[in-house]
Amino acid sequence: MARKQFHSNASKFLYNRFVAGDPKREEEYEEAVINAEIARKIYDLRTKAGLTQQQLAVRVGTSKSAICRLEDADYEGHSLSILKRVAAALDKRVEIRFMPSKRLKTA
Amino acid sequence: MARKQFHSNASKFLYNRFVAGDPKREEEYEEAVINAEIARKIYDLRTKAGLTQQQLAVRVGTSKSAICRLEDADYEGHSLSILKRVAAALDKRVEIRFMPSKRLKTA
DNA sequence: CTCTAGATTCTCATTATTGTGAACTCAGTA
DNA sequence: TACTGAGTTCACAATAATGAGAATCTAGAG
Repeated sequence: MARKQFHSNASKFLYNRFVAGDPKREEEYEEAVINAEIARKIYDLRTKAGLTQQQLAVRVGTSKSAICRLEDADYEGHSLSILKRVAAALDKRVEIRFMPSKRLKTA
Repeated sequence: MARKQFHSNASKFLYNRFVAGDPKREEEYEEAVINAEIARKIYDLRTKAGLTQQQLAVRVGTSKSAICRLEDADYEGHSLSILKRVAAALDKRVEIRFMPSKRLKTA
């Protein structure tokens, strides 16, 4: 039926793809991680709800290609508005937190 | 010096302004709460860092009016991209979580 | 009162995200 | 093989957020 695809593999290669010892790249890496995590969370929530992309699209009020875009780990354009709509469609709510940066302060 | 304004009062009146016993309004209320919380968090992080809106604007790479807009509790247009930029400017990172909805399931 | 820094509000051009349909891949199945 | 459902990718119009400057407001200092 459904394809598994790279949803769980993407994060495996992210670090190699970005950081590779360059401290300046760590910021981009963190952003990429955030994007990949959001994509994975949406995918998890949708599949655990037993919905296809098409079905979730109807609930959210958009198209399946838009849902697919949200679940793309490389997508960088996540907006809060669409995340809130997706969350509401899955009976969830979005929480935003500002956490201490994982990066070491400028030594 | 700085004005205190409604940053801490806003949330006081949000519930009265929205819900008022109407269950259908609760969704809008939750969204408004999220927006207000983001605004307050940015305000708190900025002031605790001892920065003016102008100074934060420079760090973020935008204008002071844009920062002011982010700290407006009524602003509904928060995007993830600007939140990440603000977080990075304050040596923080943004974390997104999908939480169980506070609303009671359809009884 | 005047001056100033900080903050707020407004407008609008620029930029970014969303909505959409179509074409495509893939896996399963008849 | 052909067919189907699910997912992916692309392009582009429609919509929404950002960037910026100017005007305004407020509180405190002088």
